[in-house]
Amino acid sequence: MKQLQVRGINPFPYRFAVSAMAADLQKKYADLKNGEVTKDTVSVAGRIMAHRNSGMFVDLRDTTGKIQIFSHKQSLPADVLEQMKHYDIGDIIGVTGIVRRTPAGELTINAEKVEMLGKSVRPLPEKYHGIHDTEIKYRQRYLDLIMNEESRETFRKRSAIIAVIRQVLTAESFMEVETPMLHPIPGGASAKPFVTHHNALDMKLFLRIAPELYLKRLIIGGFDRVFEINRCFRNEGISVKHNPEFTSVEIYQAYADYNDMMALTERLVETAAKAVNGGQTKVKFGENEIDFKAPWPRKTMVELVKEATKVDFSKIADAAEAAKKAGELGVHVKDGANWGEVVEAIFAEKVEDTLIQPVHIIDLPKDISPLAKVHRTDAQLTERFETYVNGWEVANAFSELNDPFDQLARFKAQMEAREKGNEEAQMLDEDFVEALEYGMPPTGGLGIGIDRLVMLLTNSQSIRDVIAFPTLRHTAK
RNA sequence: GAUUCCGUAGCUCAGCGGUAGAGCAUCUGACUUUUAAUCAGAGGGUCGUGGGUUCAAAUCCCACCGGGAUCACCA
Repeated sequence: MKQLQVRGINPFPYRFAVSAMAADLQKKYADLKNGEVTKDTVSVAGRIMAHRNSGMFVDLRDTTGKIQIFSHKQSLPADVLEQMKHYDIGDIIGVTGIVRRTPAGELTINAEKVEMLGKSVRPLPEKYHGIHDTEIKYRQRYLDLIMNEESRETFRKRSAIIAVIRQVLTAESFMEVETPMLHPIPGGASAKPFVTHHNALDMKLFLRIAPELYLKRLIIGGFDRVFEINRCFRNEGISVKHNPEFTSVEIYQAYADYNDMMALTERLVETAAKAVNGGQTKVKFGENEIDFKAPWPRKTMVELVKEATKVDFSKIADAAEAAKKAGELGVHVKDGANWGEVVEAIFAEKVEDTLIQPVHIIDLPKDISPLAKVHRTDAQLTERFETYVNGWEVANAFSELNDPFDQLARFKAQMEAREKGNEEAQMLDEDFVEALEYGMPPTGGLGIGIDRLVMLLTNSQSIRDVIAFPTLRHTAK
Protein backbone atom coordinates (compact mmCIF):
# COMPACT_ATOMS: atom_id res chain seq x y z
CA MET A 1 0.00 0.00 0.00
CA LYS A 2 2.69 2.45 1.05
CA GLN A 3 4.74 1.62 -2.02
CA LEU A 4 1.70 2.40 -4.21
CA GLN A 5 0.84 5.60 -2.39
CA VAL A 6 4.43 6.82 -2.57
CA ARG A 7 4.19 6.40 -6.32
CA GLY A 8 0.87 8.22 -6.44
CA ILE A 9 -1.04 5.16 -7.60
CA ASN A 10 -4.69 4.77 -6.57
CA PRO A 11 -5.03 1.21 -5.24
CA PHE A 12 -8.82 1.36 -5.76
CA PRO A 13 -9.53 2.92 -9.18
CA TYR A 14 -12.91 2.99 -10.91
CA ARG A 15 -12.88 1.07 -14.13
CA PHE A 16 -10.95 -1.15 -16.47
CA ALA A 17 -11.91 -2.06 -20.02
CA VAL A 18 -11.75 -5.87 -20.18
CA SER A 19 -11.55 -7.21 -23.73
CA ALA A 20 -11.08 -10.93 -23.09
CA MET A 21 -11.75 -13.64 -20.54
CA ALA A 22 -9.17 -16.26 -19.64
CA ALA A 23 -11.22 -19.30 -20.62
CA ASP A 24 -12.14 -17.75 -23.98
CA LEU A 25 -8.47 -17.07 -24.71
CA GLN A 26 -7.47 -20.62 -23.73
CA LYS A 27 -10.10 -21.91 -26.14
CA LYS A 28 -9.38 -19.45 -28.94
CA TYR A 29 -5.63 -20.10 -28.89
CA ALA A 30 -5.80 -23.83 -28.17
CA ASP A 31 -3.95 -24.52 -31.43
CA LEU A 32 -1.24 -21.90 -30.87
CA LYS A 33 2.08 -23.75 -30.88
CA ASN A 34 4.68 -23.60 -28.13
CA GLY A 35 6.90 -20.57 -28.60
CA GLU A 36 4.50 -18.94 -31.08
CA VAL A 37 3.67 -15.23 -30.68
CA THR A 38 0.49 -13.60 -32.04
CA LYS A 39 -0.10 -9.99 -33.00
CA ASP A 40 -3.29 -9.89 -30.92
CA THR A 41 -3.49 -7.39 -28.09
CA VAL A 42 -5.96 -8.13 -25.30
CA SER A 43 -6.90 -6.65 -21.93
CA VAL A 44 -7.61 -9.04 -19.10
CA ALA A 45 -8.37 -8.48 -15.45
CA GLY A 46 -8.36 -10.73 -12.43
CA ARG A 47 -6.72 -11.76 -9.21
CA ILE A 48 -3.04 -12.65 -8.84
CA MET A 49 -2.97 -16.25 -7.67
CA ALA A 50 0.77 -16.92 -7.93
CA HIS A 51 3.96 -15.22 -9.02
CA ARG A 52 7.33 -16.58 -10.01
CA ASN A 53 10.76 -15.15 -10.81
CA SER A 54 10.20 -12.00 -8.81
CA GLY A 55 6.94 -11.31 -10.54
CA MET A 56 8.12 -11.96 -14.09
CA PHE A 57 5.45 -14.65 -14.33
CA VAL A 58 2.07 -14.07 -12.74
CA ASP A 59 -0.91 -16.42 -12.70
CA LEU A 60 -3.99 -14.28 -13.19
CA ARG A 61 -7.42 -15.71 -12.52
CA ASP A 62 -10.69 -14.22 -13.65
CA THR A 63 -14.20 -15.59 -13.27
CA THR A 64 -13.68 -18.02 -16.16
CA GLY A 65 -10.21 -19.40 -15.55
CA LYS A 66 -6.48 -18.78 -15.46
CA ILE A 67 -4.01 -17.03 -17.76
CA GLN A 68 -0.30 -16.36 -17.30
CA ILE A 69 1.11 -12.84 -17.43
CA PHE A 70 4.72 -12.21 -18.48
CA SER A 71 6.40 -8.97 -17.49
CA HIS A 72 9.81 -8.22 -18.91
CA LYS A 73 12.00 -5.16 -19.20
CA GLN A 74 11.81 -5.51 -22.99
CA SER A 75 8.12 -4.69 -23.03
CA LEU A 76 7.49 -2.80 -19.81
CA PRO A 77 8.83 0.59 -18.68
CA ALA A 78 11.25 0.29 -15.75
CA ASP A 79 8.90 2.00 -13.30
CA VAL A 80 6.00 -0.35 -14.09
CA LEU A 81 8.35 -3.32 -13.77
CA GLU A 82 9.47 -2.02 -10.38
CA GLN A 83 5.82 -1.50 -9.40
CA MET A 84 4.98 -5.09 -10.41
CA LYS A 85 7.47 -6.29 -7.80
CA HIS A 86 5.22 -4.89 -5.11
CA TYR A 87 2.05 -6.55 -6.34
CA ASP A 88 1.00 -9.30 -3.96
CA ILE A 89 -0.81 -12.55 -4.38
CA GLY A 90 -4.47 -11.64 -3.98
CA ASP A 91 -4.26 -8.26 -5.71
CA ILE A 92 -6.69 -7.58 -8.52
CA ILE A 93 -4.97 -6.15 -11.57
CA GLY A 94 -5.65 -5.33 -15.21
CA VAL A 95 -3.16 -6.24 -17.91
CA THR A 96 -2.92 -5.29 -21.59
CA GLY A 97 -0.55 -7.04 -23.96
CA ILE A 98 0.22 -9.48 -26.77
CA VAL A 99 -0.96 -13.09 -26.65
CA ARG A 100 1.67 -15.81 -27.05
CA ARG A 101 2.40 -19.35 -25.97
CA THR A 102 5.64 -19.87 -24.07
CA PRO A 103 8.11 -22.57 -25.12
CA ALA A 104 7.00 -24.42 -21.97
CA GLY A 105 3.46 -24.45 -23.42
CA GLU A 106 1.67 -21.93 -21.22
CA LEU A 107 -0.68 -19.43 -22.89
CA THR A 108 0.66 -16.06 -21.80
CA ILE A 109 0.08 -12.35 -22.17
CA ASN A 110 3.20 -10.25 -22.59
CA ALA A 111 2.34 -7.29 -20.42
CA GLU A 112 2.67 -3.89 -22.01
CA LYS A 113 0.45 -2.09 -19.51
CA VAL A 114 -0.37 -3.12 -15.96
CA GLU A 115 -2.83 -1.46 -13.59
CA MET A 116 -3.70 -2.06 -9.96
CA LEU A 117 -7.50 -2.44 -9.81
CA GLY A 118 -8.09 -3.59 -6.24
CA LYS A 119 -5.44 -4.04 -3.61
CA SER A 120 -5.64 -6.99 -1.23
CA VAL A 121 -4.27 -5.82 2.09
CA ARG A 122 -4.66 -9.21 3.72
CA PRO A 123 -2.66 -12.24 2.62
CA LEU A 124 -4.52 -14.98 0.81
CA PRO A 125 -4.63 -18.46 2.39
CA GLU A 126 -2.00 -20.98 1.45
CA LYS A 127 -2.17 -21.69 -2.27
CA TYR A 128 -1.58 -25.41 -2.40
CA HIS A 129 -3.92 -26.78 0.24
CA GLY A 130 -6.51 -24.02 0.00
CA ILE A 131 -9.04 -23.59 2.79
CA HIS A 132 -9.78 -26.73 4.76
CA ASP A 133 -11.15 -25.20 7.95
CA THR A 134 -14.91 -25.65 7.62
CA GLU A 135 -15.57 -22.67 9.83
CA ILE A 136 -13.62 -20.36 7.51
CA LYS A 137 -15.28 -21.97 4.47
CA TYR A 138 -18.73 -21.10 5.79
CA ARG A 139 -18.07 -17.82 7.60
CA GLN A 140 -15.77 -16.38 4.93
CA ARG A 141 -17.19 -18.02 1.84
CA TYR A 142 -15.35 -15.53 -0.37
CA LEU A 143 -12.03 -17.07 0.72
CA ASP A 144 -13.35 -20.55 0.00
CA LEU A 145 -14.43 -19.37 -3.45
CA ILE A 146 -11.10 -17.66 -4.16
CA MET A 147 -9.12 -20.73 -3.14
CA ASN A 148 -11.21 -23.77 -4.05
CA GLU A 149 -12.29 -24.50 -7.62
CA GLU A 150 -14.52 -27.28 -6.28
CA SER A 151 -16.60 -24.75 -4.34
CA ARG A 152 -16.81 -22.40 -7.31
CA GLU A 153 -18.04 -25.29 -9.44
CA THR A 154 -20.69 -26.27 -6.89
CA PHE A 155 -22.21 -22.80 -6.86
CA ARG A 156 -22.07 -22.52 -10.65
CA LYS A 157 -23.98 -25.79 -10.83
CA ARG A 158 -26.48 -24.59 -8.25
CA SER A 159 -27.22 -21.59 -10.43
CA ALA A 160 -27.47 -23.78 -13.54
CA ILE A 161 -29.88 -26.19 -11.85
CA ILE A 162 -32.21 -23.37 -10.82
CA ALA A 163 -31.97 -21.83 -14.29
CA VAL A 164 -32.92 -25.15 -15.90
CA ILE A 165 -35.90 -25.62 -13.60
CA ARG A 166 -37.06 -22.14 -14.50
CA GLN A 167 -36.56 -22.82 -18.22
CA VAL A 168 -38.49 -26.09 -18.21
CA LEU A 169 -41.40 -24.58 -16.28
CA THR A 170 -41.51 -21.42 -18.34
CA ALA A 171 -41.43 -23.48 -21.55
CA GLU A 172 -44.46 -25.39 -20.23
CA SER A 173 -46.35 -22.11 -19.70
CA PHE A 174 -45.94 -21.93 -15.95
CA MET A 175 -45.91 -18.40 -14.57
CA GLU A 176 -43.35 -17.46 -11.94
CA VAL A 177 -44.96 -15.65 -9.01
CA GLU A 178 -44.00 -14.28 -5.62
CA THR A 179 -46.12 -14.83 -2.52
CA PRO A 180 -45.59 -13.45 0.99
CA MET A 181 -42.67 -14.42 3.17
CA LEU A 182 -44.45 -12.87 6.17
CA HIS A 183 -47.50 -14.91 7.10
CA PRO A 184 -50.12 -14.09 9.72
CA ILE A 185 -50.74 -17.86 9.99
CA PRO A 186 -47.88 -20.20 9.11
CA GLY A 187 -49.33 -22.82 6.81
CA GLY A 188 -48.67 -25.32 4.05
CA ALA A 189 -46.41 -27.63 6.04
CA SER A 190 -45.89 -29.17 9.44
CA ALA A 191 -43.02 -27.27 11.05
CA LYS A 192 -42.09 -24.83 13.79
CA PRO A 193 -42.00 -21.28 12.46
CA PHE A 194 -39.83 -18.25 13.20
CA VAL A 195 -41.90 -15.53 14.84
CA THR A 196 -41.51 -11.80 14.32
CA HIS A 197 -43.49 -8.66 14.96
CA HIS A 198 -44.67 -5.84 12.75
CA ASN A 199 -44.49 -2.59 14.71
CA ALA A 200 -46.85 -0.36 12.71
CA LEU A 201 -49.58 -3.00 12.55
CA ASP A 202 -48.68 -4.23 16.05
CA MET A 203 -49.08 -7.72 14.68
CA LYS A 204 -47.40 -11.04 15.16
CA LEU A 205 -46.04 -12.43 11.90
CA PHE A 206 -44.37 -15.70 10.97
CA LEU A 207 -41.67 -16.30 8.40
CA ARG A 208 -43.25 -18.69 5.97
CA ILE A 209 -42.70 -22.42 6.38
CA ALA A 210 -44.12 -22.98 2.87
CA PRO A 211 -45.78 -20.90 0.13
CA GLU A 212 -48.42 -23.54 -0.59
CA LEU A 213 -51.62 -21.89 0.62
CA TYR A 214 -50.90 -18.64 -1.24
CA LEU A 215 -50.01 -20.39 -4.48
CA LYS A 216 -53.32 -22.25 -4.32
CA ARG A 217 -55.10 -18.93 -3.84
CA LEU A 218 -53.55 -17.89 -7.17
CA ILE A 219 -54.86 -21.10 -8.76
CA ILE A 220 -58.32 -20.18 -7.40
CA GLY A 221 -57.79 -16.73 -8.92
CA GLY A 222 -57.43 -18.32 -12.33
CA PHE A 223 -53.69 -18.56 -12.92
CA ASP A 224 -53.70 -22.21 -13.94
CA ARG A 225 -49.95 -22.82 -13.86
CA VAL A 226 -47.82 -21.07 -11.25
CA PHE A 227 -44.52 -21.68 -9.53
CA GLU A 228 -42.33 -19.97 -6.99
CA ILE A 229 -38.64 -20.50 -6.32
CA ASN A 230 -37.69 -19.00 -3.00
CA ARG A 231 -36.81 -19.47 0.62
CA CYS A 232 -38.75 -21.20 3.37
CA PHE A 233 -37.86 -20.86 7.04
CA ARG A 234 -38.22 -23.53 9.67
CA ASN A 235 -37.19 -23.08 13.26
CA GLU A 236 -35.73 -26.51 13.70
CA GLY A 237 -32.43 -28.31 14.09
CA ILE A 238 -29.41 -27.85 11.85
CA SER A 239 -27.78 -30.87 10.25
CA VAL A 240 -25.99 -31.94 7.08
CA LYS A 241 -29.44 -32.02 5.47
CA HIS A 242 -31.12 -29.06 7.24
CA ASN A 243 -30.57 -25.33 7.22
CA PRO A 244 -33.08 -23.01 8.95
CA GLU A 245 -33.65 -21.22 5.65
CA PHE A 246 -33.76 -23.35 2.54
CA THR A 247 -34.88 -23.01 -1.04
CA SER A 248 -37.77 -24.82 -2.61
CA VAL A 249 -39.63 -24.70 -5.86
CA GLU A 250 -43.37 -25.15 -5.49
CA ILE A 251 -45.45 -25.74 -8.59
CA TYR A 252 -49.23 -25.87 -9.08
CA GLN A 253 -51.01 -27.02 -12.20
CA ALA A 254 -54.78 -26.82 -12.58
CA TYR A 255 -56.66 -29.81 -14.02
CA ALA A 256 -53.72 -32.11 -13.20
CA ASP A 257 -53.34 -34.78 -10.53
CA TYR A 258 -50.44 -36.38 -8.70
CA ASN A 259 -49.65 -38.66 -11.62
CA ASP A 260 -48.93 -35.58 -13.72
CA MET A 261 -46.78 -34.27 -10.89
CA MET A 262 -44.67 -37.44 -10.89
CA ALA A 263 -43.98 -37.00 -14.58
CA LEU A 264 -43.17 -33.32 -14.04
CA THR A 265 -40.79 -34.18 -11.18
CA GLU A 266 -38.97 -36.57 -13.46
CA ARG A 267 -38.74 -34.04 -16.29
CA LEU A 268 -37.37 -31.35 -13.99
CA VAL A 269 -34.86 -33.46 -12.13
CA GLU A 270 -33.64 -35.48 -15.10
CA THR A 271 -33.14 -32.29 -17.12
CA ALA A 272 -31.29 -30.64 -14.23
CA ALA A 273 -29.08 -33.70 -13.76
CA LYS A 274 -28.12 -33.70 -17.42
CA ALA A 275 -27.51 -29.95 -17.43
CA VAL A 276 -24.76 -30.13 -14.81
CA ASN A 277 -23.45 -33.58 -15.60
CA GLY A 278 -22.37 -33.41 -19.22
CA GLY A 279 -25.69 -34.73 -20.54
CA GLN A 280 -25.47 -37.88 -18.42
CA THR A 281 -28.22 -39.08 -16.08
CA LYS A 282 -25.86 -41.17 -13.93
CA VAL A 283 -24.37 -39.16 -11.09
CA LYS A 284 -21.82 -40.20 -8.50
CA PHE A 285 -22.84 -39.46 -4.94
CA GLY A 286 -20.50 -40.63 -2.19
CA GLU A 287 -20.25 -44.40 -2.51
CA ASN A 288 -23.26 -44.62 -4.81
CA GLU A 289 -24.03 -44.02 -8.43
CA ILE A 290 -27.49 -42.58 -8.84
CA ASP A 291 -29.28 -42.79 -12.18
CA PHE A 292 -31.86 -40.07 -12.70
CA LYS A 293 -33.08 -41.50 -15.99
CA ALA A 294 -36.88 -41.36 -16.05
CA PRO A 295 -39.31 -42.94 -15.51
CA TRP A 296 -38.79 -43.82 -11.85
CA PRO A 297 -40.56 -46.65 -10.06
CA ARG A 298 -43.67 -45.97 -8.02
CA LYS A 299 -44.26 -47.86 -4.78
CA THR A 300 -46.93 -47.32 -2.20
CA MET A 301 -45.81 -46.56 1.33
CA VAL A 302 -47.82 -49.44 2.74
CA GLU A 303 -46.40 -51.95 0.26
CA LEU A 304 -42.81 -50.95 1.03
CA VAL A 305 -43.48 -51.22 4.74
CA LYS A 306 -44.92 -54.66 4.09
CA GLU A 307 -41.83 -55.68 2.11
CA ALA A 308 -39.55 -54.52 4.90
CA THR A 309 -41.51 -55.87 7.88
CA LYS A 310 -43.83 -58.56 6.49
CA VAL A 311 -46.68 -56.66 8.14
CA ASP A 312 -49.57 -55.43 5.98
CA PHE A 313 -50.80 -52.28 7.67
CA SER A 314 -53.57 -51.84 5.13
CA LYS A 315 -55.22 -54.73 6.99
CA ILE A 316 -54.77 -53.08 10.41
CA ALA A 317 -57.15 -50.12 10.48
CA ASP A 318 -57.06 -49.54 14.22
CA ALA A 319 -54.41 -47.06 15.38
CA ALA A 320 -53.79 -48.70 18.75
CA GLU A 321 -53.32 -52.09 17.14
CA ALA A 322 -50.97 -50.60 14.55
CA ALA A 323 -48.97 -48.91 17.31
CA LYS A 324 -48.68 -52.21 19.16
CA LYS A 325 -47.39 -53.86 16.00
CA ALA A 326 -44.85 -51.05 15.61
CA GLY A 327 -43.61 -51.73 19.12
CA GLU A 328 -43.14 -55.39 18.22
CA LEU A 329 -41.06 -54.28 15.23
CA GLY A 330 -38.88 -52.18 17.53
CA VAL A 331 -40.16 -48.86 16.20
CA HIS A 332 -40.96 -46.21 18.78
CA VAL A 333 -44.16 -44.23 18.15
CA LYS A 334 -45.58 -41.33 20.13
CA ASP A 335 -48.39 -42.02 22.58
CA GLY A 336 -51.73 -41.54 20.88
CA ALA A 337 -50.22 -41.73 17.39
CA ASN A 338 -52.83 -42.22 14.71
CA TRP A 339 -52.66 -44.90 12.02
CA GLY A 340 -50.87 -42.70 9.49
CA GLU A 341 -48.25 -41.60 11.99
CA VAL A 342 -47.51 -45.21 12.87
CA VAL A 343 -47.09 -46.23 9.23
CA GLU A 344 -44.91 -43.19 8.57
CA ALA A 345 -42.72 -43.94 11.62
CA ILE A 346 -42.13 -47.51 10.47
CA PHE A 347 -41.44 -46.34 6.93
CA ALA A 348 -38.90 -43.81 8.23
CA GLU A 349 -37.21 -46.39 10.42
CA LYS A 350 -37.23 -49.43 8.14
CA VAL A 351 -37.46 -48.25 4.55
CA GLU A 352 -36.18 -44.72 3.99
CA ASP A 353 -32.44 -45.44 4.11
CA THR A 354 -32.76 -48.17 1.47
CA LEU A 355 -34.20 -45.83 -1.18
CA ILE A 356 -31.00 -44.88 -3.00
CA GLN A 357 -32.21 -44.72 -6.62
CA PRO A 358 -35.02 -42.26 -7.40
CA VAL A 359 -38.42 -43.63 -6.44
CA HIS A 360 -41.88 -42.15 -5.91
CA ILE A 361 -43.41 -43.27 -2.63
CA ILE A 362 -47.10 -42.95 -3.35
CA ASP A 363 -50.45 -43.00 -1.53
CA LEU A 364 -49.44 -41.59 1.83
CA PRO A 365 -51.84 -41.85 4.79
CA LYS A 366 -54.57 -39.24 5.09
CA ASP A 367 -53.69 -38.67 8.77
CA ILE A 368 -50.33 -37.10 7.85
CA SER A 369 -51.47 -35.31 4.70
CA PRO A 370 -53.94 -32.59 5.70
CA LEU A 371 -53.74 -30.71 2.39
CA ALA A 372 -53.94 -33.69 0.02
CA LYS A 373 -57.03 -35.13 -1.63
CA VAL A 374 -58.36 -38.44 -0.44
CA HIS A 375 -57.29 -41.34 -2.64
CA ARG A 376 -59.88 -42.13 -5.28
CA THR A 377 -59.98 -45.81 -4.24
CA ASP A 378 -58.90 -45.89 -0.57
CA ALA A 379 -60.36 -43.59 2.09
CA GLN A 380 -57.49 -43.88 4.59
CA LEU A 381 -54.91 -42.79 1.99
CA THR A 382 -54.36 -39.67 -0.08
CA GLU A 383 -53.16 -39.04 -3.60
CA ARG A 384 -49.82 -37.86 -2.33
CA PHE A 385 -46.28 -38.93 -3.13
CA GLU A 386 -42.81 -38.18 -1.87
CA THR A 387 -39.85 -38.76 -4.15
CA TYR A 388 -36.83 -40.28 -2.45
CA VAL A 389 -33.24 -40.25 -3.62
CA ASN A 390 -30.29 -41.41 -1.54
CA GLY A 391 -32.70 -42.00 1.34
CA TRP A 392 -33.78 -38.35 1.34
CA GLU A 393 -37.14 -36.84 0.60
CA VAL A 394 -36.48 -34.65 -2.42
CA ALA A 395 -40.00 -33.93 -3.63
CA ASN A 396 -43.44 -33.89 -2.04
CA ALA A 397 -46.60 -33.58 -4.10
CA PHE A 398 -50.27 -34.31 -4.23
CA SER A 399 -53.56 -34.06 -5.94
CA GLU A 400 -54.54 -30.93 -4.04
CA LEU A 401 -57.51 -31.02 -1.72
CA ASN A 402 -60.06 -28.63 -3.22
CA ASP A 403 -63.13 -29.61 -1.19
CA PRO A 404 -63.59 -26.79 1.36
CA PHE A 405 -65.68 -28.96 3.71
CA ASP A 406 -63.09 -31.72 3.80
CA GLN A 407 -60.31 -29.13 4.14
CA LEU A 408 -62.03 -27.57 7.15
CA ALA A 409 -62.46 -31.01 8.73
CA ARG A 410 -58.75 -31.78 8.17
CA PHE A 411 -57.72 -28.46 9.73
CA LYS A 412 -59.91 -29.22 12.72
CA ALA A 413 -58.23 -32.60 13.15
CA GLN A 414 -54.87 -30.80 13.03
CA MET A 415 -56.06 -28.32 15.67
CA GLU A 416 -57.01 -31.21 17.94
CA ALA A 417 -53.57 -32.74 17.48
CA ARG A 418 -52.06 -29.37 18.31
CA GLU A 419 -54.10 -29.17 21.51
CA LYS A 420 -52.79 -32.60 22.40
CA GLY A 421 -49.27 -31.17 22.22
CA ASN A 422 -48.19 -31.69 18.62
CA GLU A 423 -46.39 -28.37 18.07
CA GLU A 424 -46.04 -29.04 14.36
CA ALA A 425 -49.68 -29.73 13.64
CA GLN A 426 -51.01 -27.27 11.11
CA MET A 427 -53.04 -24.24 12.06
CA LEU A 428 -56.55 -23.51 10.88
CA ASP A 429 -56.43 -20.96 8.09
CA GLU A 430 -60.04 -19.84 7.75
CA ASP A 431 -59.21 -17.37 5.03
CA PHE A 432 -57.79 -20.20 2.93
CA VAL A 433 -60.90 -22.32 3.48
CA GLU A 434 -63.01 -19.34 2.40
CA ALA A 435 -60.92 -19.10 -0.77
CA LEU A 436 -61.61 -22.79 -1.47
CA GLU A 437 -65.31 -22.09 -1.05
CA TYR A 438 -65.15 -20.01 -4.23
CA GLY A 439 -64.11 -23.14 -6.13
CA MET A 440 -60.67 -24.45 -6.99
CA PRO A 441 -60.12 -26.65 -10.05
CA PRO A 442 -58.64 -30.09 -9.57
CA THR A 443 -54.96 -29.28 -9.19
CA GLY A 444 -51.64 -31.06 -8.95
CA GLY A 445 -49.09 -29.49 -6.61
CA LEU A 446 -45.38 -30.26 -6.30
CA GLY A 447 -42.56 -29.07 -4.07
CA ILE A 448 -38.89 -29.86 -4.63
CA GLY A 449 -36.12 -29.11 -2.14
CA ILE A 450 -33.56 -27.30 -4.25
CA ASP A 451 -30.70 -27.54 -1.76
CA ARG A 452 -30.90 -31.31 -1.50
CA LEU A 453 -31.23 -31.64 -5.24
CA VAL A 454 -28.10 -29.53 -5.66
CA MET A 455 -26.31 -31.69 -3.08
CA LEU A 456 -27.17 -34.84 -5.01
CA LEU A 457 -26.09 -33.37 -8.34
CA THR A 458 -22.80 -31.95 -7.02
CA ASN A 459 -21.76 -34.81 -4.74
CA SER A 460 -21.92 -32.50 -1.72
CA GLN A 461 -22.09 -34.23 1.64
CA SER A 462 -23.40 -31.22 3.59
CA ILE A 463 -26.17 -28.73 2.82
CA ARG A 464 -23.72 -26.04 3.96
CA ASP A 465 -21.64 -26.82 0.90
CA VAL A 466 -24.49 -25.79 -1.43
CA ILE A 467 -25.70 -22.73 0.50
CA ALA A 468 -23.26 -19.87 0.04
CA PHE A 469 -23.83 -18.44 3.51
CA PRO A 470 -25.27 -21.14 5.76
CA THR A 471 -26.73 -20.24 9.13
CA LEU A 472 -24.03 -20.20 11.82
CA ARG A 473 -23.91 -19.04 15.37
CA HIS A 474 -23.02 -15.38 15.68
CA THR A 475 -19.53 -14.74 16.86
CA ALA A 476 -17.93 -11.50 18.03
CA LYS A 477 -14.60 -11.26 16.30
C1' G B 1 -31.35 -30.18 22.92
C1' A B 2 -27.93 -34.93 23.92
C1' U B 3 -23.27 -37.49 22.88
C1' U B 4 -18.50 -37.14 20.83
C1' C B 5 -14.16 -35.08 18.31
C1' C B 6 -11.59 -30.59 17.20
C1' G B 7 -9.51 -25.22 18.11
C1' U B 8 -1.18 -23.81 17.85
C1' A B 9 1.59 -17.83 12.89
C1' G B 10 -2.61 -14.99 7.51
C1' C B 11 -3.32 -20.44 5.57
C1' U B 12 -2.05 -26.01 5.85
C1' C B 13 -0.19 -28.59 9.84
C1' A B 14 3.65 -30.81 13.55
C1' G B 15 4.62 -30.56 18.84
C1' C B 16 0.95 -33.51 23.55
C1' G B 17 4.32 -31.92 31.02
C1' G B 18 10.56 -29.00 30.58
C1' U B 19 13.22 -22.36 25.90
C1' A B 20 6.90 -21.95 20.47
C1' G B 21 8.13 -25.26 15.32
C1' A B 22 7.90 -26.40 9.63
C1' G B 23 6.00 -25.36 4.65
C1' C B 24 3.36 -21.71 1.96
C1' A B 25 2.23 -16.41 2.40
C1' U B 26 4.70 -11.39 3.94
C1' C B 27 9.46 -8.34 3.93
C1' U B 28 14.97 -7.93 2.07
C1' G B 29 18.34 -9.76 -1.52
C1' A B 30 19.89 -13.18 -5.62
C1' C B 31 18.23 -15.46 -10.10
C1' U B 32 15.34 -13.88 -14.98
C1' U B 33 11.25 -18.39 -19.62
C1' U B 34 8.81 -19.93 -14.73
C1' U B 35 4.31 -22.77 -13.62
C1' A B 36 3.30 -25.86 -5.93
C1' A B 37 9.73 -21.83 -9.59
C1' U B 38 14.45 -22.00 -6.96
C1' C B 39 18.38 -20.11 -3.44
C1' A B 40 20.00 -16.96 0.99
C1' G B 41 18.23 -14.05 5.06
C1' A B 42 14.40 -11.44 8.24
C1' G B 43 9.89 -10.38 10.74
C1' G B 44 5.46 -12.74 12.47
C1' G B 45 2.15 -16.27 18.33
C1' U B 46 -2.62 -13.87 24.79
C1' C B 47 -1.08 -22.14 21.58
C1' G B 48 -9.94 -20.22 21.36
C1' U B 49 -11.27 -17.74 26.54
C1' G B 50 -11.26 -18.21 31.87
C1' G B 51 -10.12 -21.07 36.07
C1' G B 52 -7.56 -25.33 38.41
C1' U B 53 -3.48 -29.22 39.24
C1' U B 54 2.01 -28.86 39.07
C1' C B 55 8.53 -26.57 40.72
C1' A B 56 6.90 -26.12 35.50
C1' A B 57 0.84 -26.37 31.18
C1' A B 58 0.12 -25.54 24.07
C1' U B 59 0.38 -30.43 26.51
C1' C B 60 -3.35 -32.90 32.35
C1' C B 61 -8.48 -31.48 34.70
C1' C B 62 -13.08 -28.23 34.79
C1' A B 63 -16.25 -24.45 32.74
C1' C B 64 -17.40 -21.37 28.78
C1' C B 65 -17.01 -19.71 23.40
C1' G B 66 -16.76 -21.42 18.26
C1' G B 67 -16.76 -25.47 14.61
C1' G B 68 -17.44 -30.70 12.74
C1' A B 69 -19.88 -35.54 13.13
C1' U B 70 -23.79 -38.71 15.10
C1' C B 71 -28.65 -38.82 17.41
C1' A B 72 -33.47 -36.32 18.25
C1' C B 73 -37.02 -32.79 15.27
C1' C B 74 -37.51 -32.00 10.12
C1' A B 75 -37.30 -30.88 3.87
